[in-house]
Amino acid sequence: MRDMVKAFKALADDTKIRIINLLLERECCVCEVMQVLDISQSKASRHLSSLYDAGFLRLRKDGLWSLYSLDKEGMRDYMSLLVEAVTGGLRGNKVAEQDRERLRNAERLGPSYVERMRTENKGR
Amino acid sequence: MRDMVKAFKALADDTKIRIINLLLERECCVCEVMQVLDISQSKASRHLSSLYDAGFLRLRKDGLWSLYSLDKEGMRDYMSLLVEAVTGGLRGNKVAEQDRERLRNAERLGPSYVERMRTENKGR
DNA sequence: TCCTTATATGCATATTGCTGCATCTATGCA
DNA sequence: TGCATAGATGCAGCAATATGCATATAAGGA
Repeated sequence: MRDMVKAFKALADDTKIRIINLLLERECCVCEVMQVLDISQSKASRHLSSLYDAGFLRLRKDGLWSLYSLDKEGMRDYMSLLVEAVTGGLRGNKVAEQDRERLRNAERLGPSYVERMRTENKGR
Repeated sequence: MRDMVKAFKALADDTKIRIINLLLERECCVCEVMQVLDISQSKASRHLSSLYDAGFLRLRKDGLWSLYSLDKEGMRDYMSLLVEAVTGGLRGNKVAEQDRERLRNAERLGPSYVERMRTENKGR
């Protein structure tokens, strides 16, 4: 029961849903998630690791990158249903489609986005 | 998206999961839920109405009773998947099975349980 | 009309979660 | 060995949630 509640909690958030949406498309590194969703690095990292803790994601390290993907084989059956629910519930959703589109156009190695974020984020 | 997050939030709690489990069995009034789960009246009432707000439940009034049931027809498709996930995730769960068993043996009209709760709850 | 019962809700408090900021760690490269 | 970059994390503030207690509301019956 605890685990199930944990799974629901893991998805009970706007940003986390958007992240699942991206990972439905393909494996992503933290920096892609932060760029595509236009969120801070710590936010992206934390949400990803919380989804990982709940058992939804698989983590693969490659050099500097942490590559997260949906752990479709590893996750419990009821969790797959939750992911399906997200898929279905997001069908036709503008934000979700836009995010996926931006992901397709994203490059993993961009210009120094850390600095970019630092300046762009002034005053939010 | 907001609604979906709301749905996940609604189930991201131990007690609410247990309530869904009861309602999978049959329609329940508030007092049955509080008795079977051994929780306070306000807790039962609030959780039920939050599940109702999220769109999972149907409400029928009968005299003094508020009768809540799963709104299987009315709820969105992705919400049905969430309920299925709960069903599956609870399979074999001891607490869940015990709750259902207690529900089968419960009477809607018990002795004055309000007073009973008041005394039994002293010091929790 | 008053009393009892079933439910809902206002208020206060405790807990939990989200987020930004700064910093730390780890890896790759010159 | 030193620097830059990707990611993780401690800390603090803020918001949302859970919950108990007391009380309000509403229906039924005497």
